[in-house]
This record gives sequence, structure tokens and C-alpha cells, in this order.
Amino acid sequence: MLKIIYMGTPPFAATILEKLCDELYPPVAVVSQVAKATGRGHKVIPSAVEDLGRRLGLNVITSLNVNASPTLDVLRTFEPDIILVAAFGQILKEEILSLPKLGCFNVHGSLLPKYRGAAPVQRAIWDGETFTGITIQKVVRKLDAGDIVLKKEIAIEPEETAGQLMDRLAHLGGEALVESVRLIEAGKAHLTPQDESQVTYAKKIEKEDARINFELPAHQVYNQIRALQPWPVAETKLGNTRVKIFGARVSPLKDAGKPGDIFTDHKSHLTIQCGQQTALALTEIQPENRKRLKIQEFLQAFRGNFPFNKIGS
RNA sequence: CGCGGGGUGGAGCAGCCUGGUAGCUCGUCGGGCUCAUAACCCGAAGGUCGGAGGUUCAAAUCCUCCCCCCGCAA
Repeated sequence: MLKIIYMGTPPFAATILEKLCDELYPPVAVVSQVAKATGRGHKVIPSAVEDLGRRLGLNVITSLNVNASPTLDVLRTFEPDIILVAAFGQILKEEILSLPKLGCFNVHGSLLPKYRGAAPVQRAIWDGETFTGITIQKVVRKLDAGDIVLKKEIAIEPEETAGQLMDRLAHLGGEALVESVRLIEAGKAHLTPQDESQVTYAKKIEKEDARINFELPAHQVYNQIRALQPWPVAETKLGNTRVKIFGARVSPLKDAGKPGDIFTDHKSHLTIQCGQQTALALTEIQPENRKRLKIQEFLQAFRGNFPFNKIGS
């Protein structure tokens, strides 16, 4: 029986852990980030992986730093054959990488060497890619630069958000990981080096990435809106109110105006002029402190007298 | 005990400060107009104003506690 240590934190990693257990590869230990006081009222909520691990009766370890001796010492006692990592959120140092006989392997949400880094799914959507995938790679000291065990491709739907794609990738990632573990266990894995000339990076998404720039063409804004769900969600300002944009579609332009100009019938649609003669019709938005509203519902509050003719700051 | 906004017919909101007949924009149902319509006109149904106490002649409105939703920050 293969002794596996699994490291992961968010729902993406939990989905993969579930698959692993379903396929009779339950880890001897699960490592996750420590639950922090978070959210409204600073409630302490365990990570998705910690939560699932406990529900499945697995041996769950939470650690602020797996590379530090208290946790490291515990991990050693398991004498793992292999360590599997998915969206864990900590960089593994040499002591860990050399711990398991078969090595450490990672589930990455892109087709490496493209989109190395923290936000491969979001960046792929933002860039308007039409397909992406999962790569199972050996973990090395350089981030996401390890040899590849296998890749699985998937199409990105035209209206798909990062959250939806992430979900699908998690399932694909589970399959890819199980397949890889079988290969590795049987000694049949062929590790392929990455083509360094094709490398691109997927920079971490920051809160500041949320601000929409309507000078850009509508399709780019639209991609941003899809890429930033469920977090941090693309936003702009309407008067003094911050407004998150959840849904929109590129719209044929009827009137010409400056980027940020609003065209509305005060009733059923609200279209914004974007750059390069394009326009974006908002379909679902959320003003701060309110819930998500279809554009018709939002406009209703104004009773046919929507007072703004510009959006953005 | 992190900061803040909100819960009013099926939907979205106003009214609350300065207590005194439940309002607006829609939707629904019925009727009319129209070649026709998600358009227009007429009419109707639908709410113990999140819950529980309290103050008052009188509470959506003022006070107390509780529940739920949301934004920020982390």
C-alpha cells in the first residue's frame, strides 16, 4: 500500500482529495493551512481540505509552515512514499522534497509550461484562451518548473467564469492525479521536461485587479469579469457607489460615446461604451451592501429615471 | 467581541430622523385597444412592514434583545 501524504487547502484541492480516496488511494496524512480568523465577524473556518479530511476520518495536520521542524518531524514519522500537492499555498523546501522515495507531485491548473504561478485559471480566462487543462508535474525548487508526468486538456466555455472552470478542472485534476499515481506506482511514468521557451506566468490575482477600465475593448472587459469570479469580482463606480459586475455581454453599439458613457432605457438594459468602438451590456450587478441583482431589478429602483450617464472613476 | 449597510404584497425600492388610513416601479390575474406585441388604457387580487418584548391613546416609524442577508477589512 502506497503511503501518501496529501497537501492542499481550498475546495479545488478538496475535490481532488475526494477523488483520490474514491480510487482507493487514501493518504496516511493530510496537510492543510491553519484555519484563520476570517470573514465577517472574524469567524474561524477550517479550510475545505481540513474539513473534508476530518469528515473522511483521515489524519489531518494543519501547519503554518510545513518546512519548519515541528511539522516536518511529524511528516517524517509517516515515512511517505510520495507526497501529492494541490493548491496548498506554501512553498515546499528541500527537506520535504527529498522526504518521499518517489518524490513530490503537484496538480497544476494549466497546461505547463504555460501559466506557471498562482492564478493559472483566472489568467487563462482573462487572456481569452479557449482551452486549458491540468498538468501533473514533479515538484522542484523552481515554481511550477518540474518535469511533467501527464497533461489533460479541456475547453473553456465562452461564458464560463473562473469559479466554474476551476470546478471542472478540479474533477479533471482528480482523474489526472489518480492516473499519474498509478503510473508512478507501477514505475511506468515518463517524466518530460518543460519547454522553457514556452513559459508564461500567471501572476497572483490581487484586489486591485478588480477595477474595470472601460477604455479597453468590451471583450477584454468581459473576460476580466469572467476571470474574477468568484473573487474578487470585477468592479467599478457608479457615482459614489462601488458596484460589482457579475454578468455582462458584448453588445452591438448603437450610439457612439466616450468610454464609460452609459446608454439605458431606464428599464431593461444598461449598456456601457467601451474602447475601440465597442460596448458592454451589463446583465447582473451588485451595488455595495446589496445583493446581486439582474439589471432589470436594479433599474426598477429608479422608477424610470436612472440618474447616471457615466460609470467608472 | 474588527468596521459598516440591509430585512416593507411574487421581484426591486420609498416611507423611519420629525409616531397618526401601506406608497412607487414591475410582475400576476381579469377586461379593453391593436393586424400584432414584452407597447398602451381600465380594473382586481396579494402585506400581522424578519421575530419577540417594551414605551404610547396610537408603532413600519422610538427603545431592548434575537434571527437572517450583504459590502469592507483581514
